[in-house]
Amino acid sequence: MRRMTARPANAHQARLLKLLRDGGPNSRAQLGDQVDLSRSKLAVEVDRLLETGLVVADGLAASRGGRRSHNIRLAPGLRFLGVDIGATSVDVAVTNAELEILGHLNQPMDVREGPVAVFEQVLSMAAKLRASGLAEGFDGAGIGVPGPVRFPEGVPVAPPIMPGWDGFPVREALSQELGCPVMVDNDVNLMAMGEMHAGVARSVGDFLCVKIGTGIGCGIVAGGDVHRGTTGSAGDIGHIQAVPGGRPCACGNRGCLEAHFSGAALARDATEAAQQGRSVELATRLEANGALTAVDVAAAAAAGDATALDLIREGGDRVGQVIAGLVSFFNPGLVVIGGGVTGLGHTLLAAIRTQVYRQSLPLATGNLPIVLGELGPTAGVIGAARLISDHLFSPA
Amino acid sequence: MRRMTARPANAHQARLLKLLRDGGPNSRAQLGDQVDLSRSKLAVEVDRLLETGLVVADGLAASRGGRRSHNIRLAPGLRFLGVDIGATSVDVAVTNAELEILGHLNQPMDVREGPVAVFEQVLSMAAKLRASGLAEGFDGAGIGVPGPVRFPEGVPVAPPIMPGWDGFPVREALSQELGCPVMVDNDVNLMAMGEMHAGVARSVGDFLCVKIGTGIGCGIVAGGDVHRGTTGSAGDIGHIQAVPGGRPCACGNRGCLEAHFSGAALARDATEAAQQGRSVELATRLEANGALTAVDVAAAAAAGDATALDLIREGGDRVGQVIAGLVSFFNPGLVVIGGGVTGLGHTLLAAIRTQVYRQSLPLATGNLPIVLGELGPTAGVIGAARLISDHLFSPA
DNA sequence: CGGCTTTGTCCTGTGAGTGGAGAAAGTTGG
DNA sequence: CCAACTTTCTCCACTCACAGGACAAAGCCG
Repeated sequence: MRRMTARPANAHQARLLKLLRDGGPNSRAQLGDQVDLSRSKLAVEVDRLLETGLVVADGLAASRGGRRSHNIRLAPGLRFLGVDIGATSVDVAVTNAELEILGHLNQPMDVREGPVAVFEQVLSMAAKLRASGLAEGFDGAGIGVPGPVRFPEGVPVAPPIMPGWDGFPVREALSQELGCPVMVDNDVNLMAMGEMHAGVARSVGDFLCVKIGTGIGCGIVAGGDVHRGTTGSAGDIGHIQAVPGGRPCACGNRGCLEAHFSGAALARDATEAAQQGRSVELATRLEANGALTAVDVAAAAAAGDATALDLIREGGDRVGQVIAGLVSFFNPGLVVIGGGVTGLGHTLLAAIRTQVYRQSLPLATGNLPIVLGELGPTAGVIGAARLISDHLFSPA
Repeated sequence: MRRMTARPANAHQARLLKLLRDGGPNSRAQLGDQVDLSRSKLAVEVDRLLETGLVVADGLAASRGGRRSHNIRLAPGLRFLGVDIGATSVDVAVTNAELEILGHLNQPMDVREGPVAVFEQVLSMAAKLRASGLAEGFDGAGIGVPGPVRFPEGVPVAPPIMPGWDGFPVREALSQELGCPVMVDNDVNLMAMGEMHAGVARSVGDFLCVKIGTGIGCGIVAGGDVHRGTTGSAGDIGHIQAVPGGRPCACGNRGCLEAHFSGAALARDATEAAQQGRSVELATRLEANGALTAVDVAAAAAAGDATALDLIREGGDRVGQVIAGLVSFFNPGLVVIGGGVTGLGHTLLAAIRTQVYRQSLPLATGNLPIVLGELGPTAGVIGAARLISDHLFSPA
């Protein structure tokens, strides 16, 4: 099957496509209310979009007291692939043009196995989704990787936790394999885009999205756009000094945030606590599973284990301290906490809030919500789909 | 005399005005090379601008092998007023439309005397500049204040060091007094705009501009635009925690950057060192002047005084540590250091650089210049002039 | 003085966009 | 069942933005 070949011919068409993506099916009249174009001009552009096949008119809406309107919607056959490569697992999802998830697969996998192995995995997951009848092919794909990316080229640069990926032409390679356009970004940025599209950050222009998983990163959205920085490493807050003279970090410094709190650090601390007999709850789990993860700590905390709660609180204090600084600096309108540790829930959130509200200036925190992400593990893949749709729904 | 009444009628005209402002006089042909318009369309827009009087054609340029071109330039009579209100002094300058400083006055003054007293001072300085024949009137004024500003309204909000200004309608009041349009911003943002216009940050899209004076602030430029944050307090880094459990700060917390290093903190530390007999150089100056300022410390350091050098180095370490975090977070392409302490020069800069290059990730610092501002005390007033010219050179 | 170059103007054709008239397709009330 | 009113959508004529080529003006050089 031939996939989406057309692109919007001008800014008006691009605008209309994005309205239909974000707002769902609309009548011509409703679209007209949103785009500040005359009805005639609007009709012309809609007709052209219909000709290209990017949008279709299917059926009539219920009357609102007059002539019934035609439903204009994005072509129902459009399919985007969203890929979120984490440090320890891969998420792949298919969405329609409205970025609704039609199918979602998750697979544990170590990113350090390198691009070739991971690609094989991703492609087989994509094939499985296609085979299940959700898509006959993909019109575009977005992919997030856990490290800095030279965005225009779609190439990871100097990624600390995935050294084998340095300079690997992710965009080009995946585009070749899938036969469709591909865009690549940092996984944290995609999480931010996901929450902006369909999560807690809808209609917030400036916000921070802190992702705490194996490592720690921060998506920065300024004026509705993702800020990627000069070399694509913006948001890399894992190595900000949180504890002067603190623990040694893999990066060579001491006291980095990531060394004191992250999924990996938490697992290590919990294991240590279990081995030292400071927590029966954790020790039991360690014996049962052979190793501890953030999930175990969350479960122990939920069961009321004091040591687990302390670990979470202490970690939250560290992250909160760093976030407090970022809030003073950036003055966001919202802070979203997400990533693997979301399961730590309110204990973590409370610690972070305490630090931020105490340390940042009242003017910056006065009306600042600090909340958990709404989309969980789907934020990344939705953000990935949004990334490629933003690209395809822009004039060529 | 009637001042500038016209505004550009469309985006093309706005573009042309800004080209003429930033690039000086140009021929129609040269303009055509920069704007991607047909020569005919360009001629039409230039003619319309000539009609409005915003630009004039004066004289012919030298031939470059063919017909000589007309010089198109911004109206030579246009005058902007740039005002930079610091914590302890006021700068007022007149510029032409190209933002070149024609006259500049500086006056010590305590901002805490309140808006009425400061306004009186500013107006009298403006009158003096006008009386000296540099301007018959002002076509617009930009003004910077040392605190957060609700930008669209031009009103300071909850400014810590100038409590009497909270909610004072600076924009409206000054506009009334001067009889011209006025824009208000944070002084640090204006310094950043100044360095972007005519200083070290020309043609850098993402950079940070750290101003160390009585307090500490940071101008944030992302994608060529100043980031002001949700409540206008972005860049307020003075109260980021630099030393856990450190000195008490006026804000109620401990260890704030500003408490450990700023013009005020440095003066206090130097006085203490002098009184404790740790530095002959500083003690001599204290006796001579009755009080010490950053300038004294700079002079002592220049004379080789070890205590003064230590103070500067220690302060630079603190600031450098905070900046290192911001660099990791924001990934700028340039860091500019400015403000009153610029006199501390290379000792300070070296300390900052050491910290940043050591603590931030190589990818973010690999090609990151950290330099002193180029414009010194004129950065603020040039930025102020640029602010209002950006406003006036945009379609109404 | 005649070719060549550069700058600036004029003119015409094309296409984008507006706004009004009115057709199409409903609902509601008598 | 029909008239009056609403909402949606289409058609058409007119205006204006803009490009691109032809051409005039004004300089250079040999």
